[in-house]
Amino acid sequence: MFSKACEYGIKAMIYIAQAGEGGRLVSLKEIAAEIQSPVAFTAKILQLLSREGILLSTKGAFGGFQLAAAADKINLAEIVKAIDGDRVFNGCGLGLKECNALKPCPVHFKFAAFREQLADMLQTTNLHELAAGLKKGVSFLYR
Amino acid sequence: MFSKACEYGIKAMIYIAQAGEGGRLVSLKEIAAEIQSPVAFTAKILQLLSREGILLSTKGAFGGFQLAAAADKINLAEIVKAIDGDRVFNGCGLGLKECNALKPCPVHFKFAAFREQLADMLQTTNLHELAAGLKKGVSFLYR
DNA sequence: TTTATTAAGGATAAATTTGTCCGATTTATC
DNA sequence: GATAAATCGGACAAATTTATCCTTAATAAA
Ligand code: FES
Ligand code: FES
Repeated sequence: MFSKACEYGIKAMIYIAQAGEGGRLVSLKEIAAEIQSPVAFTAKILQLLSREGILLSTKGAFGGFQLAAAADKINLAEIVKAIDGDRVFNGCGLGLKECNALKPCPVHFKFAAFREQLADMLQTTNLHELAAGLKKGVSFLYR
Repeated sequence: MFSKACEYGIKAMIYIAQAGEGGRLVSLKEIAAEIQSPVAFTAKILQLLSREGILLSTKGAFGGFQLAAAADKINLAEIVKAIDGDRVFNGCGLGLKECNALKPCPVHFKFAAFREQLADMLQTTNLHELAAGLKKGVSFLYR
């Protein structure tokens, strides 16, 4: 579904939303430990999210990462798009170069409906609600 | 979403359903040409589908492949499961080792609903209806 | 029996994704 | 200014997926 990089990216963003409340900077080391991801690989992903402008980084001692906007203003679609591109949102289910309703693949109409629903879910799910579940202890970033 | 192998596998099965009506054997060469896939790689996938029992192969001159059951009795879920395994049907959206509603990841309840819909779509879509669209010329296997 | 055609399968190669290492840079504190 | 803590970024390595090559085996037709 999502690439490993994207999975890590989403988890990292959720964790930062939860741990970085009040503007506290969250370090790469802490993030990787909490989401159980390889440190250096996670660094690459956070760098990318910073370049994309949905994450802010601060170098130096006591530096770290913080969300570039309020947690309830950042949705999953932004993160997925930044890391995996938009194939998730408009790619053909059978891998044709582009999805096109005028020359559709055999599964197009069944697939497009469902892809639409996924896009909708990603767009309407924000980091605030996801972080809330974490804080309440009803959801988890690893197991 | 699906692996390249799975995309080729689905397209191949749809093509065989359409071109193999009346029990005619369809050759690897023809299949690869019609779905525009690399011949040898496609061979591996068809071998796998044969081992899985949803495709029948016949060696020798005028040999080829045919569906192991009537086209309307083979659904997409079987093909996907044979090639990509069942992670599509029960894998965690954030890559946790297993999806578990008792210790869910933050996106579990949003994701599981949608995964359910995908599984449903795959289970209720059979090769007969997909091949019909092809034959009518309203859908295409490449572009 | 020979030949042509076709799938099976093992070995290998290329491409992509995932992951590691390390030096450079930035910043707070001593 | 020196030191320690932290991100940045380039090069590299490992793992996985995708793709190719080639030999063997099976089968039909000449
Ligand atoms: S053309 Fe394949 S999903 Fe639209
Ligand atoms: S635990 Fe992640 S989707 Fe169910």
